[in-house]
Amino acid sequence: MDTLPTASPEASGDSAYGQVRSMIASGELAAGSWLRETTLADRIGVSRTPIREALNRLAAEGLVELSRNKGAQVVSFSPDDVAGLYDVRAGFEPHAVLLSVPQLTDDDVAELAALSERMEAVVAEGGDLAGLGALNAAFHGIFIERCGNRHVATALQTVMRPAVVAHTFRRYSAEALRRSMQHHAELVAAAAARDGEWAEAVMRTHILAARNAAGAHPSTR
Amino acid sequence: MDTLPTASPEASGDSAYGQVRSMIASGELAAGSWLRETTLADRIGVSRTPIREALNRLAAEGLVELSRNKGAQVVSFSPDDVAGLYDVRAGFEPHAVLLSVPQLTDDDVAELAALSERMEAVVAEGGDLAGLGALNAAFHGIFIERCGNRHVATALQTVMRPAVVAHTFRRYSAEALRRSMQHHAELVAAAAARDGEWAEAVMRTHILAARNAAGAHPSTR
DNA sequence: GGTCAATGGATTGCATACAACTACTTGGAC
DNA sequence: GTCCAAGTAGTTGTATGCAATCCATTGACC
Repeated sequence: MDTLPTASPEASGDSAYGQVRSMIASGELAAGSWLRETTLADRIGVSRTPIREALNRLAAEGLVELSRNKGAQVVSFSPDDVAGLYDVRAGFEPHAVLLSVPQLTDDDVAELAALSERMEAVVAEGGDLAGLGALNAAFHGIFIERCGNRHVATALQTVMRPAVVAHTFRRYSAEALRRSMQHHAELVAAAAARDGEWAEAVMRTHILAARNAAGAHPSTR
Repeated sequence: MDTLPTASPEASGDSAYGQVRSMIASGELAAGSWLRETTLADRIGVSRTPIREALNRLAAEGLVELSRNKGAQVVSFSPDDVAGLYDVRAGFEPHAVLLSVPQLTDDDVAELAALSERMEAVVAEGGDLAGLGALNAAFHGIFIERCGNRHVATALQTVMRPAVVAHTFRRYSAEALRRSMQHHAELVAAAAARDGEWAEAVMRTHILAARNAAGAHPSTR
């Protein structure tokens, strides 16, 4: 897993796009820093053309900002930005879960369980927040991808992506982390039972707890 | 206003992107049809490079679908797709309105009023659904742009765009059209009064009525 | 000393050429 | 007549070269 997983198979096909995105997600490219096309091209080992395409995609996804004739820079998120993104997620993602859970296959549930266990293992070993973020994105991505509507899925992915990047490096307390892992386990249980409403409620809880853990209280907005 | 308005100033800067998108929005490029890069390049009068960038952006926005080494085709929307998009809009757009209305300037309100009147004029003259769709997109776009959070705005715009395209060519009954215009007028009134909750309720009504008018009943899903 | 204009460097935007891949057609064998 | 395979046309993916634009530095003028 060299790139941030999205469960969309062609995403990692364009390696330039995937590599630039993983550099952003991992923090290797700091928020606000300028992305020089030639620099990225040299670092990745391709010409400027695929780099430019990657930057365009990332701009459309809200992960970089383009200034005409000036270049691209990694987006930065103010606390208010993060709070707003959590609000949007709190509105959308439970709904997506309600739609997707009844349609999940046994394989999907098994994948969710595996991802949940891997995240717990990472937490138990006590580290690698970047890897945790990637696993978490994959976990949440499954629900969105399976919501039964292709266009809704792509739209929600677009909402999710900046949220995932913004949240990747926030520090959670040990308690908040443990609680988050419990939510994942309960989501797996609800998914296994194909109980959409249960899963919806858990997901809403999960996101609101995360918003709080990220220090983005609703009253601050 | 030669392109579909988005209130994002740089959008119409890249003319190739704007032109391809307006071709899609106007139906000049039919849903499901293949977009050949050389064909588009010749028609617009540029080389393949800006066309490719436009197609990448449009793909990220969910307006075209890319198949590796095979090209791009305009997305098509099944009735279920449309229903899902309306559901998503019903979920988020009222919330965006609630956030944005208290922050609107007098100029914003005046622009909303002007757009509402222009739409009524178009309906009174009895035609040009494509132009109506563009005006409608601009009207709704104002609320989203002013929601107070840049990233939320871009994410929600991405959710909106396919919905707008999918909805542009649906035929509404005269009664549904009239009702929709009344909703717009009431939204302007609520915005002028800076009453976010009122506007939120009107917007929810507006979208659910549109969903019904589009023949996308929630029970069909 | 401060401000404005010109110039140089650097970077992006676009066009073109070539390579890689896909899909179709055509020919032959069974 | 059907199926398979090879060739070929057409399309996309990538690399490179050049023009246009922007930013910073430098110099002159007030």
